[in-house]
Amino acid sequence: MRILVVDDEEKIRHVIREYAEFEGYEVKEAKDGMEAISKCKEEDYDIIIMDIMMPKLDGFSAIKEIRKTKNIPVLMLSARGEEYDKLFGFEIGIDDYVVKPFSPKEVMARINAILTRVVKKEDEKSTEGKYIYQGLELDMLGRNVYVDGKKKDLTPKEFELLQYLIVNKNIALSREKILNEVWGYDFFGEDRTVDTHVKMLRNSIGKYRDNIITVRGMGYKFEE
Amino acid sequence: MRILVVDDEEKIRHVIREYAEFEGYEVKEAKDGMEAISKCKEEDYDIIIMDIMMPKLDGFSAIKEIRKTKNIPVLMLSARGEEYDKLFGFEIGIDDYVVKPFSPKEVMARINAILTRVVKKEDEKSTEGKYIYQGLELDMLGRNVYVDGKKKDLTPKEFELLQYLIVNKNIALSREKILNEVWGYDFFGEDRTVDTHVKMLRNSIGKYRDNIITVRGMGYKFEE
DNA sequence: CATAGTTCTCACTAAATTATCACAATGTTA
DNA sequence: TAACATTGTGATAATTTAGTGAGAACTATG
Repeated sequence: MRILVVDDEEKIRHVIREYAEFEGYEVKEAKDGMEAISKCKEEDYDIIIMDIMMPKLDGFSAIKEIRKTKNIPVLMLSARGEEYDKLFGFEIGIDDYVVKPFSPKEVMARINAILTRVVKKEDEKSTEGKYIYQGLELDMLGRNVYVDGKKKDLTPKEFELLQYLIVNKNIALSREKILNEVWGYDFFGEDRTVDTHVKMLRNSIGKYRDNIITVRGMGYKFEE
Repeated sequence: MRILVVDDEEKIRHVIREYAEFEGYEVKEAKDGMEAISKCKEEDYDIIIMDIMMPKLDGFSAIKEIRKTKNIPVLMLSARGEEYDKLFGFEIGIDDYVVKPFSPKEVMARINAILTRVVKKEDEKSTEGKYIYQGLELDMLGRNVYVDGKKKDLTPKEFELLQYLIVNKNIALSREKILNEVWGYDFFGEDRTVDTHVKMLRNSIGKYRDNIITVRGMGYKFEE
């Protein structure tokens, strides 16, 4: 398990590193939001521990940016008395927060709690059933799609593509990644094949066509 | 959906409130067992989140009292180090518990899990070995199938296939899965064998043939 | 061991799906 | 604005898939 610790105070990064490494985690550090973003582009982490107040780029903005491409769990560190920050944190979906000064043991306990939950969730994913957004309903088990209560017959690829976009909603996905995940690693066709299927999928889901956003120079994403 | 949060720490009540309200729940608070009991007398809640250690009246005693008149699901909060063996031994039937310090997202995940479970339970009605859909009757014990009151002689495989499809109705089943479950894991024949049996089964069940839906690129499902 | 019933494979057909291409439309940059 | 790059889309050919009939292989039973 890999952890990214983001804080401008060297002392804090150090303390968390000590404890986390003791529990067998691999730890990397960043000292501000900008650095965190670039580290996340380089490699994947299982969880990010991030301070809010930092030079260059604050924690919230960094998370917002990172979440555009990756859905990594986040534990926020906030200074005492910053209640409004918490509120904002809920909206961008942080997983937990700890108020400074904290006990390292408590931080580790929370990290462990988050990671067990995430692991469990991924187990359940395969059997998980339904996604509903306004009048768009995706029944993964029954392989049905309803638009405003009306059943739509999607082709297999259309269904799988929609499912993949929705499972990774709000995340920009490159054509390459989509091909790998939906078509499989053994597909060696054109990138643009994705475009054609997006076109057909858009036609199939009526007014929700606009929720499939084109991310220029990259690929597509489903946006709630 | 209405939630009652019972804890003597204002901070904890507040955190849960923020997350729960963000997810659309209506939240009320109580700061000890006595207050919880009186709140429950006033109005109904869909779930109670309750700490164990509280002044005036502890969580267990409060639940015991509330359960005398109402059967509300309960999520318990317990501090680390408290003997939660007690929870298991306890006869009052707690639905879940979370150890402090917890991640708010974890608590929400558990709340959601409990509530969906409760909703599902209410939907379920035991079928007792018999499945009836309109004029289609499947008697699992007697291994008989009736179509509009008329007995149909299915071959063993036809019966087992129909039974499997019906037990998993509204779920799209791959040919592979069907083979594994109906034929057994030691069958190494063709995928398409399933097709042939579906063909025969369809012919055997008259007008209900259309309830066996072909899921293109995947397999089949029985749809009510 | 003969027979009827059942199960499985195969080959063929019809139909649906998919991938690619060419060109149009749109966005971006110098 | 012109030149360029990227995405949208219609048409179409190639591929894949499911339905089915015929018959071989298998099984149980007397």
